[in-house]
Amino acid sequence: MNISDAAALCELTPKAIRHYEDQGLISPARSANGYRDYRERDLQELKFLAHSRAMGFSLQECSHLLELYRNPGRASADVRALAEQKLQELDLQMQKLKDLRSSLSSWVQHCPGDQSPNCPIIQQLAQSEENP
Amino acid sequence: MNISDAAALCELTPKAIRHYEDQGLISPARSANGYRDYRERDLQELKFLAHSRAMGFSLQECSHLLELYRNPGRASADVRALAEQKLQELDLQMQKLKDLRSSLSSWVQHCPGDQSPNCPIIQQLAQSEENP
DNA sequence: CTTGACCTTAACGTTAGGTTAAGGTCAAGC
DNA sequence: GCTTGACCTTAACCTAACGTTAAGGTCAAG
Repeated sequence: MNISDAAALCELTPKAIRHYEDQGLISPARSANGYRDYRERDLQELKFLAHSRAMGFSLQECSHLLELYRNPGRASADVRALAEQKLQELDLQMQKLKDLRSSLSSWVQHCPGDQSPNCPIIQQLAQSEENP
Repeated sequence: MNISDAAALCELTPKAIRHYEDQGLISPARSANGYRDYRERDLQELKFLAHSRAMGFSLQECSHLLELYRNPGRASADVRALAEQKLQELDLQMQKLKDLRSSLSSWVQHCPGDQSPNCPIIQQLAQSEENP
């Protein structure tokens, strides 16, 4: 199967797939004409990668996950460790977003939003925050 | 004031400040020796930029905000519009993170985390999700 | 035999700076 | 006067994960 069809099947782009190959995650066979040829196994791995990326794992982490996926002798503890680390990262990111949203939201609520130049949002951003 | 001191005052790095200048956001005076010379006004603007970046605005958005900051004839409605758009982006990001966290968390809870290869996390990532 | 749709590699663009590298400037100490 | 170290300058390459041209080869259809 050529790259475009593989991409469509796995919900990826051809360029993304080539990128994964450049980074050493996958290496499909080549047809006589030099075209990449994706087999069933490759497709499974590409789907695995697509799902892993969609879950927020970096390519490097995906590489690690793929290694575990390929290894029938893996320990589920290793997979779980990766997942738990990602969970913590997600929690951290969410907390940051929450804090930002909270501040911004309150500023917006105090902004008249009219033609006057007086704006608490601008004032907050300009503030030298002298209080620790 | 030289760039390092300005950076320390505004909680930025010298490189970041030079980058803002490269991007046309600020343009400090130069001393006779060619060193950048930051005045009070520049420092205010740098602080404004630092706070804006910290609130999640992109450099381009910061450029726009800075323009409004500099313009005494601004309409607070323009500022508010930018802030509300950013609020929506934050909400979108938070929702995505929530969804990811939710899935990942449940997978982790069903993973034994031992030496056996049987792992629901791997299985989920490998799944072809045949149900719409 | 041409045309269009595919494939290939190479190389640059994106974001917001960080990190060397090579060289000029300046104040302090000897 | 001279060296030393801490600063400054610009230039250029590095990061992540691809997207986007660009230039050219392949293939099936008409």
